[in-house]
Amino acid sequence: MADIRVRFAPSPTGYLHVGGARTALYNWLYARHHGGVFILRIEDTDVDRSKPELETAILESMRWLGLAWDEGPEVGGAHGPYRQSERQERYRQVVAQLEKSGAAYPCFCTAEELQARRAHAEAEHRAWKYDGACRHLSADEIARRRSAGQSYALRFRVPHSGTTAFDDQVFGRIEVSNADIEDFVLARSDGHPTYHLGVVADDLDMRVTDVIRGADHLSNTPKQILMYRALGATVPRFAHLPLILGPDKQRLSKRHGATAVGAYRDQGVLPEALVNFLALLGWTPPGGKEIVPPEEMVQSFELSAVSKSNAVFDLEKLAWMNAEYLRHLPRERLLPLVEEELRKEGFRIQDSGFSGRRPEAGRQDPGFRIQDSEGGNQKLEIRNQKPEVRDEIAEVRRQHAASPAHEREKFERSVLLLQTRARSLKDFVQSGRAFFSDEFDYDPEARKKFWKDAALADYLDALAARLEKAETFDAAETEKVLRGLAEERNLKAGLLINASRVALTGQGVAPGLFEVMAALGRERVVARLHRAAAFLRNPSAGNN
RNA sequence: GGCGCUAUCGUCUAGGGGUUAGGACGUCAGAUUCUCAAUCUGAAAACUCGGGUUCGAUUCCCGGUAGCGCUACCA
Repeated sequence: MADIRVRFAPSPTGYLHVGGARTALYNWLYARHHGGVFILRIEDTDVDRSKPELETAILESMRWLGLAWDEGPEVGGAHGPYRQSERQERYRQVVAQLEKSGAAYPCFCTAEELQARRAHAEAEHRAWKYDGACRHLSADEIARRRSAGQSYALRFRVPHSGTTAFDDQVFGRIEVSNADIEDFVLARSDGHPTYHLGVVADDLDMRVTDVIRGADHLSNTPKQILMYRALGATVPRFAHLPLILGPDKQRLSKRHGATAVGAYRDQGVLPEALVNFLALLGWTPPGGKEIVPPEEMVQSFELSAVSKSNAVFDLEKLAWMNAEYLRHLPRERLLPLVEEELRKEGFRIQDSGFSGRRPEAGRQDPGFRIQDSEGGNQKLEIRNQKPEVRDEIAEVRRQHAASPAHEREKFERSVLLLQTRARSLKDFVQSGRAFFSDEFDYDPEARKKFWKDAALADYLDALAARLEKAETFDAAETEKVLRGLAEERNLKAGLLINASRVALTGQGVAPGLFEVMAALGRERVVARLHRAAAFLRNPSAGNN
């Protein structure tokens, strides 16, 4: 299949929702698999509901998911414009062509009239379909009404007999008799095209070879095929995708909670996890693997392997998949993500208040590096500077070496520690709060469970004292110290371990205690143990 | 109502005329342990119903039922 061209055509009447995202993904996979072109088109024919901000948000979500388009807004292409609102002239031409050939005719029925007739039919339990009132108006009559200024819509003249069929790449052969298709509207009385006109004209102009979209369009397809034929055009291949449902098996909607792609990003979901999860909603890769990297998806994606039945969006499985991706995320990618998360939550990463030896704000980086003409970084030579400047630079360097570098290291170790049990990026700032700030509360549940022993305050002080003097401060050494103390006092090590965990992290649940200690550093550990001891002696003095 | 589509564990699904109906998430139990994850082991859990075709149907056909979609001058 050479020269495959597919498109994803969202309408900017809402955010990109997960169903749309899956449709976009399948289009993208199909295009990439076949070395074809992936087009993004904005279907903003509904002028009342379409909003430019929403278009921006959709584009943003697409980029976040990693679904780059080859033609469309912002990247252009040879078959644009890619916004329906900018293609009005083209639709007028198509309508004119259809009207001229007799495939379309003006309908002067007003919305109210149609409404009334429909209601009447329903009241009598008759199936309603546009009754063709204007289907056979004479040319004279049409001219008369037009010159009288009567507004009209344009309808497609659907044949009364015969059937329209097509071979869907997912659903197989679909056949409907034309008698069941009504004379649908192509152009509204205000001249704006309807969806049917827009898609067909655009898909034609954009040379779309494969229309891949939600199964909610399955019933619309025969109408569109009729239009292609009336236009004398080649009918593209169609592939319809089963719908995504909520837990109640109803079509997924806002009622079910988060449906927007952006909402999942805000909840700390990784794009690769969402993509992988969405891909599996209706498609099974060969071998039934669950975790499938994008390259592999592209390689093995086949429309014929797409399921025909609707799928429930299972948040639990998404959460699992997100955790899976999060745990295996390379640190270069994880660290910036966590930093961003912390920033969003108002943490100041370099300034967690421990060493107090960080450079003052205004002096942080007085030309420590300069940009060379190639754009790379180049260190300033100290010896060529005037003495005052030289001293200042030297001082800043010293501080950078002493404190920020150290803090940075602690930060990285903490992130990596937390990574092993994170389920979402939010976990780093929520349950992991104590790793990035001194301001954290003792979880009431954890206190109840692990701070029961009356003598704990003394134990924690004793532990702090010993840790302060410990030879080194790595996991092995701190463990030795703690277990030694436990043995001397005839305590179970678990008692001290669990109590210390609450003291150091505020949580009853956290990574292994000795790794936590190493990541936090001696100073913080000692301070927090003492602080917890003080709190235990006098809880009313305040939490913290 | 009319038209169309769909139907395997709670969920996502594999499979296909003869299978102990497979996997994954979730659930439960155990191992591990310093809490919780992770990990490992194990368990419970499904072919919508009725007819046909057939030596044999979960699989193929027909019908019922249920669900979903379309039925707009929405997309």
